[in-house]
Amino acid sequence: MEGKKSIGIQSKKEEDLSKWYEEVCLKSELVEFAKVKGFMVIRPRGYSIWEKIKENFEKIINKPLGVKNAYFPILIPESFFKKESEHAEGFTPEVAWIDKELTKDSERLAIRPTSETIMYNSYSRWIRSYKDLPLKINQWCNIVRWETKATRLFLRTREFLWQEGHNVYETDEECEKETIEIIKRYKKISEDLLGIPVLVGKKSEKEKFAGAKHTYTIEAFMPDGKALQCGTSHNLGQGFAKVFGISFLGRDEKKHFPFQNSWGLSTRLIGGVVMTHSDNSGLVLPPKVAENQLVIIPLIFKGKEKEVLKKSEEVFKSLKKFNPIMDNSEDYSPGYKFSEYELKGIPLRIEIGPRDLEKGVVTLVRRDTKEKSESKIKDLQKEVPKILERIQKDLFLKAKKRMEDSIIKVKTKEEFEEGMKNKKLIKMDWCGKTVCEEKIKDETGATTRCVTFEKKKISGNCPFCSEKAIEEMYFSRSY
RNA sequence: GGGGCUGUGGGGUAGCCUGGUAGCCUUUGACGUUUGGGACGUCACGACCCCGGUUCAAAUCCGGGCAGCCCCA
Repeated sequence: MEGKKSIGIQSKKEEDLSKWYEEVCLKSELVEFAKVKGFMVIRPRGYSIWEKIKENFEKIINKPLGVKNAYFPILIPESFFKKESEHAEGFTPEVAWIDKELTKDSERLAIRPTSETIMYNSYSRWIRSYKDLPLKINQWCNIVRWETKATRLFLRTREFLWQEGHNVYETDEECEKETIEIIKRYKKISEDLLGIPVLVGKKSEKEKFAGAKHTYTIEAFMPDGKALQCGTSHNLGQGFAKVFGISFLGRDEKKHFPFQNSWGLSTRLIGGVVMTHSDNSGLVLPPKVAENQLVIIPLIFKGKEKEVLKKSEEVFKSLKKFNPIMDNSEDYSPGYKFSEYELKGIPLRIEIGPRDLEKGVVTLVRRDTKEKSESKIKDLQKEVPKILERIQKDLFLKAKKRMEDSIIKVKTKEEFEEGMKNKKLIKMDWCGKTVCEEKIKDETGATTRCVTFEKKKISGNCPFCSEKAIEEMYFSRSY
């Protein structure tokens, strides 16, 4: 029943999440460790998830908001990088520099930890008048941040893939409105495509992007009680425009500095999907991000194989749009194949054997619940999409319930500490002060996640510093 | 940043203390018998993380590096 140990997942999600997570990532062939610490090889099965995210992103964000894709260089001259002082200070500890002879005749070059500076240098030439605005540009690229903390597949690697959007607007209102619009669309991608429920809200002063006025975030909550920041949208105000000399002639024929935002989400989301949905049999993927939505396994018996194979072929052809895998190889027993495709996270399995054919049906097995059902062959066109939709929905609802059940509101330090011990996602009315935030981190290990957009009545004083509470903040440990 | 643990074919491991033929399970390839939850047989391929030291001899002992994991800050 347990299967062959060395092939399947050996750790248990509920016992050792971290080991289990690594095993799922590696054994489902999404990814492998690269030679250099903190780097990873994203294999085709993993990259296909990223491609689904990209497709969805283009549809949900770029097309409707009129954002164009472009590409800027990976190397940033030190002088660009240092122009905005808060930005430079924030990123300096994790910038990798090209420090070789290559650059001996010129200035040092940074490998991009984010591309504001190099993009805005171009923007300063591209933007002349209000007629050039809004300017909306996105790039898909890799980023290097030299992490000193422990690295983790997808969740924290020194190199990762992301998109970074950089928009420029005439007015503050326009800029702020779209900064929020984008974080809401990130939520949509996370929840509707990936089935990862998130909180949406505003980051604290301390946690905001270096150089931004303020930052909006989507925050997911992992089974071990740690939050995962899944995407951010920063209102940059006019700070970068001023130092990069981005200005435009306004409708009033006067010179103005425009308002900017930048926003990104990364391959970290893949880690979020794996951790959120997968189980002790391996990867579980929401159907919308699965490259192959189903696998057909004919159950081949001596003497009856012709009919089974013929029907399977028919079913295979009729379900082409789900990009099915057909495994009619005779090298493995059905049980082996079942485990194999469970490990790899194929959302739906169709078994076709002599017993089914006698009844004119096939057997359908959901990857997420392993629940079996039968469907008449002629009903498959209707039945398959219905089950896939149900899987998609159930995965999200299950994750959502888990997150909601983890949230507790606390009013005292003791309750806060108790909540941390129980791996809860804590919300608390607090003072909003950075010094207090640092103290809370020191004492409890928790960092601020965000203040959501919902209007809340705030009462009392901050349990940690006794000053007047001004907002309801979420706290937890984080990745 | 501090501390600890680990590294043997693709995966899981034995051997290391006490130096001397690298053993087992699994995977992979071929053939045959099988096939409703990781089938069986036969044959074959495949490994001591790297660099240095000690030694007649190093997977094993010593030093350094690299990589992964865990705990604490």
